[in-house]
Amino acid sequence: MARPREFDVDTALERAMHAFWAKGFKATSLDDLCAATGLSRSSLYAAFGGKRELLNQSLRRYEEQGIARITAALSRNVPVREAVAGFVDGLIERIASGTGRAGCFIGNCAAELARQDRAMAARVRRSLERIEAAFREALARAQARGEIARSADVNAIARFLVASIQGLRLIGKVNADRAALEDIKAVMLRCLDR
Amino acid sequence: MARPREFDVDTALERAMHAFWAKGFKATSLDDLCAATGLSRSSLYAAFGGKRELLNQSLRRYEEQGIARITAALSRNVPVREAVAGFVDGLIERIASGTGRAGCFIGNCAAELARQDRAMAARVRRSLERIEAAFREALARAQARGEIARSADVNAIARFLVASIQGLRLIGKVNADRAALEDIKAVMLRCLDR
DNA sequence: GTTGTTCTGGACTGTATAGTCCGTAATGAC
DNA sequence: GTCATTACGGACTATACAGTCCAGAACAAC
Repeated sequence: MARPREFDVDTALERAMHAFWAKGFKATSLDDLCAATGLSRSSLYAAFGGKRELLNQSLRRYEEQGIARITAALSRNVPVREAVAGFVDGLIERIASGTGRAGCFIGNCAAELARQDRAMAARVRRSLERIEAAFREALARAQARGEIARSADVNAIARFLVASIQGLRLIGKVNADRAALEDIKAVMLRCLDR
Repeated sequence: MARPREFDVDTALERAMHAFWAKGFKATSLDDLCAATGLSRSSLYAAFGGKRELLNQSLRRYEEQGIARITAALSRNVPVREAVAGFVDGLIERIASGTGRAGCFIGNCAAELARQDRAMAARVRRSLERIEAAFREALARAQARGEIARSADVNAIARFLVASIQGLRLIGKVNADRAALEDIKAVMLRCLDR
């Protein structure tokens, strides 16, 4: 063929994702993206198409990583309550240490873009539904194991967990106080008590 | 004196607030603000100072209205659980009917600006703390009345409620399905069960 | 009515930004 | 080595935007 790419598309996307995640879509300029990825505009456009497409691909990447992380946390061979607690602990840890201060990329996109952009709203909705499904399945397994009352509505609990985790991460953007976040977690997890 | 203002500063601010609330800070241009308020740039700048100052004043206005609304909902002469349920019902109602689809203005500012702007982060934090305090006080009164176990941590519950309401409203931006929101509410309110 | 003062509309300015384009560089195929 | 092809850097374009400014309008005081 011809001259090969000098950069790795995957690592460039990872870096672009972090830029969007940290600053939001509008606030991240193409110069920011060039700086973050180390690429020139031409390379960026050739590889990804444009700012919006780059956001979409970043979001997809984040979504896959997030689902994987959640699924892993919920697949541990421990009671669900403990598994969910472990996942939330991880979030709190990252908020307190600073790396989680950017919130949830999906939630950020929802807040910034969903109202003006139906496609983005639908995308975020589907994304959250996938997360919800991961929780629902873990809860259903736990219910089958007898960890959760047969009468409990695992669907509702899954929805609740998704919403309150979004809430927790939003709070984490303005308040990294671990005690406050632990308070939220403690009350939140009571939905898993028998 | 001299020529009087042709517009009412208060209604102009109310309209500007709704513009920011619906579209976000960056996405709301000065032309949008002029259109929303019916004012020219000169009048806008003379009355409010600039885009950022206008956002701050809009946020203050929203904050006062929000606190008043929450305080009113929690001051009803009914059990706290019912009072909180009524408040959340109102949120869901507005989301389902469309008027609540813009989410919480405070939460929107947190998501869009807090990360890049320490002053905004502090402002949002204080704002959420005021809401938290309103819940805490209502919960403490209820606890004194014996509606809530003496052992319950009303501070933690208040924090939890603020976080999960933010989560609910964020979800409401992308999913106005009443059943889903009611699910979240139902699990959320269990923290008030005895 | 005259005068001094404040208000208002809209033109204007400077800057930031997304996206385009082209000359040059690097590579593989033969 | 030559050629065709793709990648890269950076200049360039067009536009959108926040904020400024001024000329004229509207009013109060006298």
